Amino acid sequence: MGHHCCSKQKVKRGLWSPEEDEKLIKHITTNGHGSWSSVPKLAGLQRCGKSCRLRWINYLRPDLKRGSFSEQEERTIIDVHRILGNRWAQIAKHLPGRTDNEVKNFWNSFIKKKLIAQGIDPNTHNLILSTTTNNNNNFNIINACNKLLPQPQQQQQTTSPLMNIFSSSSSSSSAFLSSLPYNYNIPLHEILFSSTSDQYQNPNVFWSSTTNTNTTTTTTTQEQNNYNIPHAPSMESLVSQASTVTTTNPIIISSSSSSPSILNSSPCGLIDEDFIMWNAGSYELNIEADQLIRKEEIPTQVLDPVVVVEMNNKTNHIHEMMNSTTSASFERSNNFDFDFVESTTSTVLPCGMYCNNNYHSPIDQFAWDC
DNA sequence: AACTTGGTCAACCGCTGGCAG
DNA sequence: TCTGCCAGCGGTTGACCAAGT
Repeated sequence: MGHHCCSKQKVKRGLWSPEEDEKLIKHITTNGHGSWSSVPKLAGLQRCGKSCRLRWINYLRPDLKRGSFSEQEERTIIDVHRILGNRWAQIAKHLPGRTDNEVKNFWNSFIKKKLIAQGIDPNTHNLILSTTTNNNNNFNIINACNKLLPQPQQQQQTTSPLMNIFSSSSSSSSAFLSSLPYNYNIPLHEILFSSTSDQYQNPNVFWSSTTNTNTTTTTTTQEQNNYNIPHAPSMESLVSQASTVTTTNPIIISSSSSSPSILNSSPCGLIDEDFIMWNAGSYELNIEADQLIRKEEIPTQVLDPVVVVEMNNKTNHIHEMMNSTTSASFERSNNFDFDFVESTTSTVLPCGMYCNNNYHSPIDQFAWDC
């Protein structure tokens, strides 16, 4: 059965012979392809136009880069896939000389398995957690905090990258952080906190020192990016340090007594003994950017929403949500074990760039523009 | 040596959207 | 508005090959 475009023709299928390749190359280089449906006849091939097009685009095109993917290309694929999902053609546009088919095959045969082996869900880029852990509170809290977060649009949800943040007060977190399965490789050059000690603000997120115990539940309203906290830690000095950090890992900042070295080796987020801030701050995406997008389209800042959970004063509220989360299920790729420390004021939360209906960061815009 | 299994990747299939008539 | 053609896309298939038994 041939394609509808050539069902009346006697077409050959299967692998192309060198002679067929030669005919196609000769025809296209001298005449261009014009209408693909007319190519087989003009080139003297017993193929359908669609097959000719595919052969040219995926194999014969002179600007194709052959050979295995470099680490740089691999990172680019992961980064762009995190944003765009399985839009192979769009991903391939960021890899000169690579085709969508090639990228897709590489993803399915290599990257996908690699991510799974590292405990990362290749579809969501989330870390995969286990039901076998003995710390069910973490899962409940994750679920509880997921409920706090603005829910993304369905289409965006599959591509929203999630990272985890961990308690900086956990003695195991440094070890964990240094064993993060792969570099996110979106260096966070700048964390912008134009703030006073009790008020932090960026264009997308505003939170003040006004106490409002209900704010963690306002995620479905237009004001879902506004989160109030009862007090703010003094973090200016740490933020100042962070602004000078260049790392291939996302950045964690703690106002607690954690070693400054954690700044260089941790996932994104801002954590305090009393606060867990979800992907707090904003940062500039300017490394690898020419791999991701055209330079003139590089957003000057990539801003993310913030979720703040004050664990002391809102413990009851969190616990309510935890208790209401009864049907959580987690899948597990189990060669990446987590060792979290129980604490009443520090815990594990999902974290990451996140899209929602009312919030559009530059990188979201980039994703949609692609 | 023969067979099985699993991975890779070129090619195919079916669908969608744009466009012209 | 409808229809048909076409390019392009993502998912899937199957040929081929290498490693294992």
